[in-house]
Order: sequence, then structure tokens, then C-alpha cells
Amino acid sequence: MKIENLIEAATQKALIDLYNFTPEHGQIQVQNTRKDQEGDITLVVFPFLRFSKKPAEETGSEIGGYIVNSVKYVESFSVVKGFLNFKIANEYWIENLVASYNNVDYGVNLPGEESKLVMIEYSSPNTNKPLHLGHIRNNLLGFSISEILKVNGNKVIKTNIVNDRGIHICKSMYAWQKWGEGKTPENSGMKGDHLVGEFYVEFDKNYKAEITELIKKGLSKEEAESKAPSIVAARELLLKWEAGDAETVNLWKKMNEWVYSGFDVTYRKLGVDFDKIYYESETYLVGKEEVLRGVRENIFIQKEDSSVWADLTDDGLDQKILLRSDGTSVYITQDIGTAKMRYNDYEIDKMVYVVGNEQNYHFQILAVLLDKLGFIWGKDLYHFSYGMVELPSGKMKSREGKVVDADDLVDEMIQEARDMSVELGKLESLSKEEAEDIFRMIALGALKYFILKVDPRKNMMFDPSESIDFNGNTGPFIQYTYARIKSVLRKSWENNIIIDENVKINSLSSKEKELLKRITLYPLAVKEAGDNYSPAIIANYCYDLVKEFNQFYHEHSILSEPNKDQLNFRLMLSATVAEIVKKGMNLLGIEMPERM
RNA sequence: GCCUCGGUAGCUCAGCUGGAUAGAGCAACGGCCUUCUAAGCCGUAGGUCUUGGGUUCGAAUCCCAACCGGGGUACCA
Repeated sequence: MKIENLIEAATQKALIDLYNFTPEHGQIQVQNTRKDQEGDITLVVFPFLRFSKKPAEETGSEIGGYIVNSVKYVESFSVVKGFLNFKIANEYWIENLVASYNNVDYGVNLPGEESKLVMIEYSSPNTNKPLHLGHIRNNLLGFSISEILKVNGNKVIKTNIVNDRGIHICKSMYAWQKWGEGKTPENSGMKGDHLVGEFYVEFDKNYKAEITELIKKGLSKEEAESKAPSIVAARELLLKWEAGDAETVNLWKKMNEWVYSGFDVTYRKLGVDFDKIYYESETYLVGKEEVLRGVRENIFIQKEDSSVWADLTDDGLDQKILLRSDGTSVYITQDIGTAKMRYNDYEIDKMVYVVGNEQNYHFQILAVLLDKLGFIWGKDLYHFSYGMVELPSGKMKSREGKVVDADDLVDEMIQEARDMSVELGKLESLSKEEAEDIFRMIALGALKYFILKVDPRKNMMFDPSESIDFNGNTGPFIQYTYARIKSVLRKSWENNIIIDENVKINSLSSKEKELLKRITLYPLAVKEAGDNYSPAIIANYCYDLVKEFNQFYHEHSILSEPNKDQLNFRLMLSATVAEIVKKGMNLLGIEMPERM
């Protein structure tokens, strides 16, 4: 039983007995005591003054006296203004430490709600360009949230909807036909997704030039945009593709394959994976059928030009197009089809879409549309809406080539980790392979932590001219502390020191106490992260814990401690911190090197 | 225009279900490697929490308004 809960329950009784007042749920505020104050746990007594009709100090003293007498582990109290601070016995914190030290599942498989089957869609790339930093944020969030939901007791299916058809890939196809000169990943030595992306940029350059040309000739902007020869050609390709034209379909397959093999490399590098992959080319027709069923059942309306619309004005939204006048499907059509297929394939309790906040409106509409089509789960879909990664120059734009490429960024960071390690003279005793593996872990640790430590809902800034740090509040700092603890533990084994859990500690230093308190908070952090879909909560927890540990580490010697109980206690404390930090960082998809 | 999200130190971010003197990191300056890994630790400096009202014992946190910025807004994805 958590001490906070015991105090809360006792406070409830105290208020009834002392002031004949029954507090409502949430009226009793129990919190950790500020670091600079005497005590461990604080009860805020301001809200009770109306009922005690006595000054704050007096009220606090009365309640404090009551609780010291009725709650085990509460040793004493002090009152500062309206704050009632309790001192908790060392035994409580130490018992907690021993329990978490012995429990390999500490903070894993949290008890509580029944297990749900959650499907998480993330990544969802278009196949016409390589992944960039914005996609990295998506992938890391999707993966991390999956891990967090798992330890919170859910079953998770990670899914990826690959947007493999549509005008975007046709643009790359057209450009390749026109200027490709038979270039392939094999004969150019280029990664497939990068090659295809190059043609996408090429297309856009050309397209823009054509538009400028046409506007000069007197066309309006809209006319020019739709009449430019390259866009006309791309549209033709799309129509041919939909008609199943063999040559077009073959080119489409070939170029998509290039992209997939490129993506595989990037995904592997990032350490993300999927349980089930859907392809838009296999779901969009299902979506189209659903829309046509909606027309037959008078849920949607078809206009004279044969375009199909949903009237969502009763739901406070606008009218939304579902099929173009030429009968082709739009973006949202395939999402309807994909959703239907998923619910046919799995008994999903909850569907989570990890998609950027620029699509908030899209998902609002999707929920309503699915509901109108009679899917009972439609309203329950959860759009996990994360913020954009911004560059100092603004938003990333693939078309203009204004992006931070995912592969380049990872490679650069590995190189930097390598350089730094050499400069610091680390890992010299290891083999090349072992060292390389650690450089990779450090580089990815830095990248992942950099992205996941910020609140996922907020936009974040990335300045390419300043590389991602390895010092301070970073992944490598946490990895480094972990490696040092591991090193201490290795040395203790070498000295045949065996950790004995039966420790008798009379006094704790403030750093030790602080660490013990934080250890008890880990399961709460995991729960909170799950409730809020926020890896950042875990990241910040780990940082605080590690920061605290470093201070402890510099104030106390561990291995040279002569007192047997102290030695045991400190080793156990260190080992527990290391395990918790490792678990937490693993939830972020960050690997922990044993040395660095 | 309308909808929506945001504005905290020079920079990047925590803190936001109201609680005590608003916290980290980076950058700047100073100190600490014969002692378990210095990717570390300690110290100095840096703030009208965009502004103005309101709610109350108490507001960075909740409400209203203004200003500034991001995103969206019917045949792009």
C-alpha cells in the first residue's frame, strides 16, 4: 500500500472525527514535499480551514497529530503555513527498494484495467520519397507508445498503411520515364527510396517551371496548375494504373520495390517494426465500395457531375468530398476501406492513429463518416495527434527538397559518436565490432531521446546547424550513467561481493532518500505515460532519476564503503536505479550499452 | 473570415487535474580528473511565465478578451 493512499484515507477519517466534515473525492491533496522543506509527504490543509474554523497552523497540528497516531510509518509532522509535512520512516522507503530490487516485473504489467486489443497505425509513408525527420518523430512515437501501452497491460498490434498508389508516385514515375535514363538502385549505387525521391523533386522543379511559363502566356494560376504538361502526364499515368495497364503497373511495382527496400533499411536502423502492413492499393477499392454503399443507402449524396459528398453540417463540420467527379477516390476514401479491413481482420477494442496534427480535421471527419456508415467503432477511433518538426526556415517540404533526411541524420550522428568516443579515449579495449555497436546505440539514443523528451502534442524545433547534443539532458547522459553503474556492479562481482537484501540502515543521506522516493514513483510514471500517450513523461522521469543518481555517485563512494550494510544498500540502490532506467529507456526504444 | 493548437531564461524544452522561493539542458563565466568511467560534478549570471481583466486563502496553471505565431478550412495526400 502506498503511503500517500494511507495518508489520504487517514485524513478522511480525521476530518470526520475532528470537524464532522466528509470530504469529497479529490478534495484531499497529498503530494511530495518540496525538496527544500523538512519532511517527505505533504498534506495541503488550506481547503479544510472553512470547516475547522481555526487558523492553518492549528488545523494542521490537529490533523497531523491524528495521522501520526493512526498511520504506520508516519514518524512525525511539522506545519508550515497551510502545509502539513510528514516525515516517513526509512523502513518504508527501504522496503520499497527491496521489493522493486527483487521484482523483475517492477513497473511492467501494471495491474488494473482489463487487457485491450489496441491497434496502432504509425509511419504510413508515401512511396515517392525517402523518410525525413518528421517521419522519424512519427515512427519513434508510434513505436514507443506501443511499448508503453503493452506494459500498461494491453495487447498491441503495430500496423503500417503504405500509401503506395496515387498521384504522388505517378509523379516520380513520370519523371523517371522522362529523365531516368534507365537509372536503378543497382546501377547507380543509390538507396532505392532516395533514387525515387530524386525524381519526385525533379518532377516538381519541372512542373513549377511549366506553371511559370504558362502564367506568362496569360493563363490563370489555377489553369496553369492543372494544364501543365507534366501534371497532365502524371494524371494520365494514374488513370492507366487504375485501368490496370500492364506497362504502368510494372513500372509502379518496380519503383515501389526500390522504395520498400530503402525503407526497410531505415526502419531497421531506427529499430521500429510492424506486425501487419496494409497497402493503399489493396484497400482503396474497399473504401470506394463503402462510399457507393453510402450513396445507395442515402447516407451520402451524389451531385450532377457524379462526385460524391457527405453533408456533415449537422455535426458542425462542412461538406466533404468522397469521390471525385471522374470517380477516382480521394485521401479519405482509402482510410474508410482500410478501417473496414482492419476490423474484419482483428477484434480491435481501440484503434489509434499516429498522424501529425495537420490532419486533425481529417480524423474528425473520418470518425463521423465511419459512424454514419454504421461502424459502431467509428466514433471511438483515437487520433494521436503529434506536432510538426520545424526547421528554423519553417516547415519541411519534400517537394522542394527542404528536409532533414532520416538516413543522413542517423549516419551523421553515428559518425559524431565515433569521433567523440575517440576524442575522449573511450572503448579502446573493445573490438571494432563491439565499439561500432555502441556508437550506434549512443547515436540513436541521442536522436530518440531528443525527439521523445518533448511533449508529443507540441511542435518542436530542430536546427540542422546545431547537431544533437551528447551532453546534458540527453540520451547518452542517461546511457553513460547506466554504464557506470554496470561498471560498479561488475567490479563488485569481481570482488566476490554478493548483495544481501537484509540491510539495516539507521540513517539515510538526503540523496539516498531522494533516490528511494523516486524509485517508488516509477510505476506511476509508466501509468501516467500510458494514460497520456506520452513517452516524454518516461523520458523526464529517467532524466530526473539519473541526474539524482549522479549527484549521489559523486557524494558517496560505493565500493570502498567499509560498513557491510551500507555497501549492500548502496549496491542494491544502484542496481535498482540501473534496472529502472533500462526499462524506462527501452520503452522509448533506446538501447542501453553496458559500457561506453 | 471561421475552426484549432501554441506563446515560460539569449536558445531548446520541463512544470499546466490551482499550492510553498517558476526548473533543467545548451550557450557564457569560475572551480573539480594520484579516489568506483570528467559523455560527469559544483558554483556564478540569466525571468514583469506575451498583455490586460476575472475567479479565490492562493494563478505559469482555470475563465474571458486582445496581440503574436503554427496548422486546417469542400474534388492535395
